[in-house]
Order: sequence, then structure tokens, then C-alpha cells
Amino acid sequence: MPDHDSDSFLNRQTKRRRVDIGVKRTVGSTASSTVAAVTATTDNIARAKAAIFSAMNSLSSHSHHGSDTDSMECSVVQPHGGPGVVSASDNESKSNVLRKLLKRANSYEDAMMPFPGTTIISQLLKNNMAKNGGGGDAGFPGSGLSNASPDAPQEDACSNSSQDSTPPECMSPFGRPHGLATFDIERLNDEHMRAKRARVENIIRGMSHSPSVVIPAQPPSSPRGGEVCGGSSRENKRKQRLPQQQQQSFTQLVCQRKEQKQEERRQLKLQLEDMQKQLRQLQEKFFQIYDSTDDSEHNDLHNDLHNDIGNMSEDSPSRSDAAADDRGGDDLRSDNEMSDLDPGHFLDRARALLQEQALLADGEKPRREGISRSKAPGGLSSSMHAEGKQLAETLKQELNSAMTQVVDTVVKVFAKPPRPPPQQAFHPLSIPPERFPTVNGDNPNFHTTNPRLQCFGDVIIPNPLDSFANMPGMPGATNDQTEALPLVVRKTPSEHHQSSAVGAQGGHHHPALHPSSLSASMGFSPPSFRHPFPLPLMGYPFQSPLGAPTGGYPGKEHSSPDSMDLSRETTSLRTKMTSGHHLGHHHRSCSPAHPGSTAEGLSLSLIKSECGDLQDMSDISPYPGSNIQEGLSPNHLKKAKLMFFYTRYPSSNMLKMFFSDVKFNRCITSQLIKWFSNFREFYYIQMEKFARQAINDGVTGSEELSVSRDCELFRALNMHYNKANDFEVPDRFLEVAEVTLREFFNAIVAGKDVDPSWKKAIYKVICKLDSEVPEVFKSPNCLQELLHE
DNA sequence: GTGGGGCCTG
DNA sequence: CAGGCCCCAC
Repeated sequence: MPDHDSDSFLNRQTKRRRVDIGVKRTVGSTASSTVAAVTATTDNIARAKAAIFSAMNSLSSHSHHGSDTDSMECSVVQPHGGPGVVSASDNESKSNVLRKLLKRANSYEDAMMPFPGTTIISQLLKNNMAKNGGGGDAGFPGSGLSNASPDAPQEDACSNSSQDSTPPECMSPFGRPHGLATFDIERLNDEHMRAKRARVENIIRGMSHSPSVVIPAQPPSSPRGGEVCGGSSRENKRKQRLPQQQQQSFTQLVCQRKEQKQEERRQLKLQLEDMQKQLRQLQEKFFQIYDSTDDSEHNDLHNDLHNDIGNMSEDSPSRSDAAADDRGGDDLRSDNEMSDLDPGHFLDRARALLQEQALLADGEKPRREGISRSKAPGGLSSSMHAEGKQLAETLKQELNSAMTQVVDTVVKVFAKPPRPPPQQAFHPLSIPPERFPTVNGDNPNFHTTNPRLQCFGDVIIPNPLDSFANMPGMPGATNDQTEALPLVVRKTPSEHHQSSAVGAQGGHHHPALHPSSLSASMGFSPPSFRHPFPLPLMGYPFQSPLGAPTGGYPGKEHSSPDSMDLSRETTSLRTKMTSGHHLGHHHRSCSPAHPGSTAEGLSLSLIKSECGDLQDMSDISPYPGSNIQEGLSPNHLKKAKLMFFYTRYPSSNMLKMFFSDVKFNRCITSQLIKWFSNFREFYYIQMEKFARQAINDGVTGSEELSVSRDCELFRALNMHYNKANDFEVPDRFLEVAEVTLREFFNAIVAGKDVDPSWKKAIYKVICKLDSEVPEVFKSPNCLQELLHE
């Protein structure tokens, strides 16, 4: 290793404090040079693309900046307060819902006073709407939702004003007696739209008489003007952009219909998700309430509920077994019946159900309490348990049907638009980490389910940040990719096939050079992108927590104690190699004719694996049936950390040997190397820190320094590389750590740290202290073997 | 030109 | 921990 401390080098270092050590350049040079020859070309292309796209993206950002910021303005969908607002906490509100539901069975009029002429579902919806607007999710409508539609502000303003003054206007789809009962949301939407259209046309007519009107009938300066917070300035910005206010008004009006539709959709989705949440809440409540009943009963109920939940996303939901078997062709089984259901019917039906089922339950398995009395004519005097259970059945059916229809309707609505509807973005961060268990393929669906798409289904939480697909040319898309990009899971099988084919025929041609192969190279099929919502909706995992940040759902997919950590790490693991590479996709998809394609490209490239197009194209059949996987898992990270106890500077060849269960490509190699680089960084930082601390503590000679398993330095290191402390750190590592600490100590004492590259000498010493990594680390199952010892 | 190392930043 | 950047050796 030549000491490259030339003057020029030092000069540069004064800028960046370069401390290149230049070690370890010999070990893997032969093998890696061949790899280098293969990958050199693509890498250059990628870099060029990245540069070009950066420029274009910035242009795009500028050109769209106005509209984007506009979309952020005036974003408050719901006003505070209002008659239907459930301002209590989530739990409280949900228990309130349950209470109301149960209460209504006894006294319909009483409980339904605030919401006359509505069904349970409508009340739920109304609560949800109020709650959503109430501010618990403050902020999300602002960016995430509004971004969905650049023109949303006016609609939002409309929502504000409408709900302030005439709540039924915006709520009408769910507030009208029959509307909600039938759940024919689509029809109601039309109705609703007609009403709004009439209003708009009136406005237009009025406008023609008063050209100076700025934003007719859209009082963004509604009582909630202040609430729009910051929106006013942005709004002004947009006004300045437009030459004529009248023109602007007209344009806005033209856009208004779109916005209205989008607003409807948003609200539908909001309601849907909250209904789902509350449905789960109901489940929980029922389980708790009837926990005291005998086990079989409990299990039956439990299963029924779960079955119903599971069936909810199906077109023809299966009713609960009890209802189906007991009453055969009971009218409750008819979906049409649901349309005619009104609160009164519901109550009657619930009572009838109570009677019937109480009798049946009595006949089947008489219980010790209350059952005898339930025999009494009328059966309404049955015990709370029996009554509640049967009410539960009824509720289940109600909810089931309602959910089915709502889902169908929403799916229909969202399948309609020819272009991507303003999707809500879904917060990837809200996904419980265990949702994407590991990258190992432990989850059989993991390789066939695009986690990004799964995000859509799992989390129905609008994300103001992760709105990559929301808005055309959304400038923030590039940096808003915050989490959980799949490095490992690069494509579904079909996608993989396509991509591979492209790679095979394209040779060195980057997929970006083939417009026709865009979607293939993106690993994404346009149709599914056009309908991002229906797909995940149908696959909505009702059984799993609805992105409830509060947790509380016991179901965990992992039993390993540190599975949470590992899973969490997994998500971050997948973020590798996005920036430089997906920029290429962005550039590729940045068609001038389709400004929105930039956003699409973003999302597409995010969905696709970042390294897929850069990896060896000859790799068409990825180790079928073998244990070799395409990505690094949290276990690999853990293993790498343990390996760090032996080697601080592993060569790429060594990494390939010790990670033989990973299919290596440039990305994997880079990532592994980066891991060790990060390990070293932490290691050296700790060393410097403790060396300085020792100096401050009055230590005069490095001989006084030692690293034992008790010392704080070791604990810090062990916590970092061996968090679970389930691995016995080799003594050799203690020695190396001690040497390192002394080196730092001596260097600092000697005042060498004034030299920007003062650490380089230390690195050169430490890099020679690597020891052999035990053979056991070559085993793919080394973690088990190591940790079981 | 590429791989790999370190530094800085988020 | 990853991305970006710079640097150097090969």
C-alpha cells in the first residue's frame, strides 16, 4: 500500500477530510475484475441516465411546482366540530359505536336521534366522516389527498363550506335515509353530482354577469379560512400564475367536476376504511363481551365473525352459518333485502332473529343461565348473552352486506376512470413491519406479491408524503420514497419473465432504450397501475390489523423474539440502491407528452427492484428450486455483524464465500461492502469517542487502556453488532478493539488529529488485524448453529 | 473504467 | 443503515 499522502491529496482532504486508506485492493481483484468488465457499461449508462434525469426532474419539478403547491393549499376537508363529530379518542368513539348499536336494539329512536333515518352503517359512516374531518389525521388530507388531484382545493373548500352550512350537501350520499340504506353509493353519487352540477352551472351563469368574481361560490375564504393555514399564500401564488382571474375561475369550474368526483371517491374510501376499522373494533368488542360464554359458543362466534370478515371482500359473501343453516332462505340472505333495509326494519329483524336464534340455541344446547327464560314466548327476555350474541349475528350480517356493497361500489367507481384516479397514497410507514416478514421468502407470497401493491391493500391511510402516484410531475416524488423499497423482491414471476426476456434480447441495451419494454422493465403492468385501488381492495387483508398504529391486535406472524427488529430491518434493507438507479427509470418515463408519466415512472421504478436492470442480464433462471435467494435478509445483516467481530475488511470474494446462499450481483456485493463500511464507521467512531474520553478522564498512557467485556466501549460495540447478545464475541475482537483504542488514544495525544487524514494510519493498522472467520459462518444456517450453541 | 474505501448526511 | 460523493488502486 503506497502511502498516498501527496500534497494534492491533502489539499483535497482539507475540503472533505478524505481519509482514504486504500487497503484491501489485492484480495479480490482477479475475480472482481471480470465482474467489472461485465458491469462497466451498464454502470456508465446508469450514471448518465441519472444525471440526465436529475436535470429533467428538476425541470419537471419546477414546471409542476405551482400546481402541486396548489394542490396542497386549502386542503382541509372537514371542518372541526359539527353535529356528528366524534371528537373522542378512537377507542372511545368505537365503543360509542358499539354502545349505540346495542342500544338501538332496545330503543331505536333514542339512539338514533342524532342521525334520524339512517341505519347503523350510516351512523358509522357519519361518525367516520366527522371523525376524519375532526382532525385526528390532521394533515393527511392536505397533501396526500389533495395531491391526488391538483384541483382538489376548490372541492375541499366546497366541502368546508358545505359542511359548515349545509352538511347534507357533502354528506348526502350517506346522510339520506334511503341512500345509505341501499348503499347504492354510485347512484347517490350521480344524484349528488347532479345537484352539485346544478350549483356549478348556476355559479357559471352568475359569473357571466360579474366577471370580476374571483372564485365564485367557492368560498375558500370560508369560515375556515384560517384553517387552510398557509394555503392562502400558495393560492395567491397560483392566482399570480394565471393571467386572467376570470379565466382562472372558468378553469377552476371546469376542473371542479373532476374534483367533486374525486372528492366523492376520497370520502368513499375514507368511509370504507373506517368502516373496516370499526368492524374490527366490533369484533373485538364482541369477543370481549361474550368471552364468558362457553368456549364452543365463543369459538363459533369467533369463527363466524372471522369468516364474515374474510368474506367481505368477495362478491357473493357467505352469510354466517348460523343464519344460513337455521333459517335457510331467510330474507336476510338476500342482498336486495339490504337495499330495503331501514332502521325500523333492522330493529324488527334483529328482534325476530333474537327470538329465532334464542329458541334454536335453547334447543341445541341449553345453558345454565337465562336459557330457560329465553324459552318464554317472545324470547326477548333472554339473557344478555344470548340476546347480544344474536344481535351480533344480525350486526354481522348487516355489516357484511354493507361492506360488500360498499366495496363493490367503490371498486366500480374506481375502475371507471380511464386514467389513474387520484389515488390516496398509502403510508408505507404505517405498515406493521411483520407484514413483510422477511426477505428470505419465508412468506410464500412474498415473491409473488409486490409489497408496494400490498401497501395499497394493507394501509388505507392517506399518506401526504408517499404520494408518488398521485400527481403528475409531483416533484417530491423523488425524495418521498421513504421506506420499504424492495431490493430483494424485484418482480412477480411474470414480471420477472418479461424483464428477463428484455434483458436477454437487449443484451447490453438498457431497458430504457426500448420504449416498448417500458412496462416490462419497470416490472409493472400498466393496467394494474390504472386501477391501483380495486386490486388491493379485493385482496384486503381483513384478518390483519388495519394499519392500526396503536397495535393491540395480538396476531403476530412471527414468534421469534427479535423478529420485530429483524423485520424492521428488513424494510430498510430493501431500500438499497434506489437513488442512482431508479433515476434512470425516471428519466426514461419522463415523456414530454405525458407529464404525469413522471410520477408513474417514479412509482413504477419504486415498485420494481432497483437493481434488476443493472444486474447481470444473463441471469434469466434464478436458481430454481435452490436455496439461493436474490436478496439480503435481516439474518444476513445479523450474520455480517457477527462476522465483523472477526474481520473488519472482508474482501468481496470472502463475502461471496460466506454469503453463499445469496445470489450475488453488483448490488448485493455493494450492499454487503457498504454494510461493513458502516460497521467500521461505527467502530471507529466509538474508538475515537472513547479514546478522547479516556484522555479527558486523565489517562496518560495508552497502556492504561484495555478493552474488556465489562467496559463501556465493548458494551457499545456489542450492542451494535450483537444486540441480542446471543453470540459470544471472540477474544480476538477484544484485542483488536484494544489496539484500535490505543491507536486512537496515541494519535490524539500526539495531536495527529489535526491532520485530516490522521485516521488513515490507524486504518492501516487495523486492517491487518483481521482474523479468520470461522467456517461455520459459511453455512447459510450459521445463525441457528451459532446461536444455539 | 471499475471496485472499493472513507466521509458526510439523512 | 443507505445514499451520495469523492478518492484511489488496479
